[in-house]
Amino acid sequence: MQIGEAARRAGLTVKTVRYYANIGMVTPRQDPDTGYRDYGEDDVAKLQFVGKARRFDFSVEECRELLGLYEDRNRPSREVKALTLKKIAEIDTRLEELHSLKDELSGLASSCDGDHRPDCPILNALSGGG
Amino acid sequence: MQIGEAARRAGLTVKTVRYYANIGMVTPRQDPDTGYRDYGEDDVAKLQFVGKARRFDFSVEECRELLGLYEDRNRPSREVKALTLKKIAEIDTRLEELHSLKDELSGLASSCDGDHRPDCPILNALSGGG
DNA sequence: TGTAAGCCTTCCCCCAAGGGGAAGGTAAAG
DNA sequence: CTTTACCTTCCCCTTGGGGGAAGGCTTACA
Repeated sequence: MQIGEAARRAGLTVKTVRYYANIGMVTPRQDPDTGYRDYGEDDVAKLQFVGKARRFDFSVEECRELLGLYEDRNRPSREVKALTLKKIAEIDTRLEELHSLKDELSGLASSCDGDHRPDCPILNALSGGG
Repeated sequence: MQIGEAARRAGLTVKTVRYYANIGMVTPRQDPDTGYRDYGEDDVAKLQFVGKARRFDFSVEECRELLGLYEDRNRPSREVKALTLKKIAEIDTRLEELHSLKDELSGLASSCDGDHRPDCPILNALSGGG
């Protein structure tokens, strides 16, 4: 099938699918006459796989790795689990950072009257040393 | 003072400070002889302000906005508070996304044995339709 | 027959927020 | 006189594509 239908079926944009072809992640056959990319069912499955992994916040490089494991019928599940745990740890780190940021900003916001007057504890905090 | 010292005192890299000058956010005087940027105390204060706002996850454009308010001695604190509340809302959204991602990934990871065998529920989930 | 629509291709620039490094000017110290 | 440590501009690199131009194709319609 052509790239448009493959993209629709994978829930991706044509640009994205073409990008994945360019970086060698999902490489369809090429029609020698028209030069059009020619996607098979297996390609669509890979695109769906990558799309879902991206939604799970795996980077494109991590998707490439997962895809390699996905295609290797003999891979140990250990490797996949390790990647997943690493991703969970990254998410945890980011969660902590964001929680702490939110706490600080919330503290500042609640200390600011937010009216027409110029006095603003938020700006004071941002400009103060520390 | 020269850019190196200004950067040190603001806790930023020289690259970053030069970048802020290029985009017109903190624009020091220029020594006509050497062409070197010449930072004053007020510039350093602005750099510190921006650096701190960046650490609070404000984008460069938002920093520019905050800096404008910071320099306007008559601005209503309402505007600063609004920006801060918007940023808090963004952080909340991202927190929810990450929480949900983590839950899903944790569920997958706990269902995977992670041993030498090829059977892997994580890959099955990524490849399944949905 | 023309032409318009709807596909597809490659190519290039754009985003955030700088990092890395080259090539070259300048100033102070040994 | 040379080394060292500054500084300058300039250009390419990152992530993950988006936007759009220029051009080629087949099909549908007047």
